[in-house]
Amino acid sequence: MNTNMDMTDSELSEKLRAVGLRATRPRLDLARLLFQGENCHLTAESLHEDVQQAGLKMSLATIYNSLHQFTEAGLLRQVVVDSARSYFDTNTSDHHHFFISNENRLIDIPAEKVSVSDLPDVPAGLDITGVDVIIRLHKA
Amino acid sequence: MNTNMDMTDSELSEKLRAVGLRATRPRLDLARLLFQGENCHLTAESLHEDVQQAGLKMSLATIYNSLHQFTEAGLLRQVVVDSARSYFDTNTSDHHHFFISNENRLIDIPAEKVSVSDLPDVPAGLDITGVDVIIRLHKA
DNA sequence: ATTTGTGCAAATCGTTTGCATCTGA
DNA sequence: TCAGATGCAAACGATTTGCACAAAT
Repeated sequence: MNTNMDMTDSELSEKLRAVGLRATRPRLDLARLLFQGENCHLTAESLHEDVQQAGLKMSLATIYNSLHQFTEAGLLRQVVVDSARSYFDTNTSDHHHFFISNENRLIDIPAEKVSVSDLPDVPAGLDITGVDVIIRLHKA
Repeated sequence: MNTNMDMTDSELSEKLRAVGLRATRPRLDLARLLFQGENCHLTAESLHEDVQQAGLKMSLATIYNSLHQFTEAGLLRQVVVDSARSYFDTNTSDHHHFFISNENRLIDIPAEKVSVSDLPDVPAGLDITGVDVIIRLHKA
């Protein structure tokens, strides 16, 4: 599977359809920004800026809706680190995060670098849906 | 130091003054609810309800302000698990959390129960301000 | 007396929704 | 064709702020 700069529009369309999303113009525009190249951590606002810098127009509402659709479809992962704003991560594999609180910046930590051992018993009738490790950093 | 049901008002006042906060009536009312007895995890809303159930009146604004003052003073700890709402924890010691997402409920995990090993190098010029481990649970 | 805190209501900010209009399959 | 998507603007909920009043040292 392709993952980077070299994805063509039809490959992106395919990626969307593969998860049950119609390959509409706005969704393709977003997919191009999200799944090509750099953009790893983003907020609705930052993505909106990227859209504008790409010379495109899209309402914030559509961006919010699309981010959630992508997330539900498994193309993005939501990262809860800041009560002020929602972050999304194009890396959906198992991993953790540094969060630099005075820069609002996230950095990935590979899953293997952190071992969580001896989890206490999970109360009966409950399933684990995820384990998040957030290492909060502060720039001196 | 006292920690529970048996704290008198003057001990609570002392606790507030010890961290540089004037022992005002509203702050004492909150301290009584927070630092006596059960209340471990709370939101501004839930605390507001507790205030009312205690037969008191206090504006939400004052509750928000007080929660932040208490947090900055080190009497509370903020727990970021849900983008919809801020949680606070009266347990300020080092520990982690289960979060039951479809019940909006937190459960403490003692720090020793989780070992985070081999942290990757922290980028130069950055300090660790905290390590949060959140185990997300879902009631079947 | 002076500083600090409170309460209210209005403002703010991120996010969601209703609805009329478009558009992809 | 026509279910599904979009865009706008209005609604929303949590949180914050401005300001006149009240209380603490």
